[in-house]
Amino acid sequence: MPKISDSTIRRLSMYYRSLSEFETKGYKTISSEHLAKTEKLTPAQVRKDLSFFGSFGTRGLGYKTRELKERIGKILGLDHIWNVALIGLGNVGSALVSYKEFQKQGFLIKLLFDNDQRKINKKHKGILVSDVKDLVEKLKNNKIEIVIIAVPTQAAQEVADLVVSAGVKTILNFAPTRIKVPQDVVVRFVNMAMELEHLSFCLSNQDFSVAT
Amino acid sequence: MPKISDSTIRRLSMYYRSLSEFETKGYKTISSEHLAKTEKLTPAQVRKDLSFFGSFGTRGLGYKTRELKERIGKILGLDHIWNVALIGLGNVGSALVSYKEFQKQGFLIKLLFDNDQRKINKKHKGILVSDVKDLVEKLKNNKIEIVIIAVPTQAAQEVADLVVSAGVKTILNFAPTRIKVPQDVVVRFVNMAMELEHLSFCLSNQDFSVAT
DNA sequence: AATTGTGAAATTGTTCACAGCA
DNA sequence: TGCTGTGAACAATTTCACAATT
Repeated sequence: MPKISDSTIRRLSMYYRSLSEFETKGYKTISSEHLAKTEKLTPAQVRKDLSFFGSFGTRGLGYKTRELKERIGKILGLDHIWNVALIGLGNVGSALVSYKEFQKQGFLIKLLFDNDQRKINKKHKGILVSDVKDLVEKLKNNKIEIVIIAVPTQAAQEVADLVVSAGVKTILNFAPTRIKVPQDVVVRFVNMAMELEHLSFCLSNQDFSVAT
Repeated sequence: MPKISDSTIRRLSMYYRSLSEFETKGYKTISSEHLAKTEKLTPAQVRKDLSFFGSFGTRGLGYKTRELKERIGKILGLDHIWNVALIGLGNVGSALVSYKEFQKQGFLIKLLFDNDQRKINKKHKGILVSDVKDLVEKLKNNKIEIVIIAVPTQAAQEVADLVVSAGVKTILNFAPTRIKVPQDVVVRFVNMAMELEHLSFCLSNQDFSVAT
């Protein structure tokens, strides 16, 4: 039972995307070298990442594109539908509801929540918006497995506490603040400003060489 | 001239945000231990990160909150305004235009581009939308330093090539595909689906312990 | 002949532990 | 005394290099 690093998981996502593209382009097989080149990695890195989960290729021949894609898909849990709820229908939240990639990968946004009476009980992109008051109950009843938090900073911790109390173990947090959760809950944090800051760092410190 | 790692830059952003909060809360000074605790890091990590750029604290006392915030802000290039252009006014693009954190940190979205005639020459959140046809010319004329690409996958590379040809050196890419650019151009890649995949990995592989 | 899978080596990143200073 | 700054120790990650396999 090895410990899988964040970076390996991230790269698996990248491989999955590349392999999907190669599949549509009609490539039947693919080598670690080819896969590595498209993602700017080394072939050894690709093989090492895969080796944590088994051996999926054939020596001398490479990997079957379709098979490897499916194996990685299974590792990433993309072989079935996940029930997702999204909290907060501001700018970011609204954009996420229509974000095509989510549906494509099997992330089904089943519930929407907001605390604005003007939005509650109306449909948003075909999904009824519920009151945050009913959050815990509805998360439980609908067997929600992943929650996306897209509320303002000040509300983030409060909402997170409710989500945790509903038994949800995985949270994607778009609020630009760290939220505190118990050990067994996984939070991924997306902060767009942080990425811009990275770029402005690069512009401001061209004397430092920066890893890419 | 040390080589600064991605993770150090990322943490500097986190310190900056924490320090801003501590400043508003009225903390005059702060120790590496306190700062570390709020970000779930070790005090040594905080001090090491800072040590790459100089020595900002006082032995026995800690750091002056305001001063450290400003020093880190300067390192991250947040001490002045950056001219930003955003290409693609779909769901993600529109959300980003209204994203408050950007303005707050000095990222000024000066230009918007789209290729949809219904959007061109109209105002979007107070900013006139230009035709992508005029991209190169306008990027140059307006001294744009950072470009945010929020166009569909198929258009991403084409747009990126134009951006590069206009001399822009830093790109934030929201299109769910890797774009190829010359060595001297820095691209940061934000893929929301990837973060959800990380969560679904965690749900699917609870036997693997995952780093947080 | 080509390419995987994988221990071992090299590199990078993190933490320790303590000297140095207010 | 308390806390920073940092070289040395340690841990994690990546790359190398080669045996194994088709």
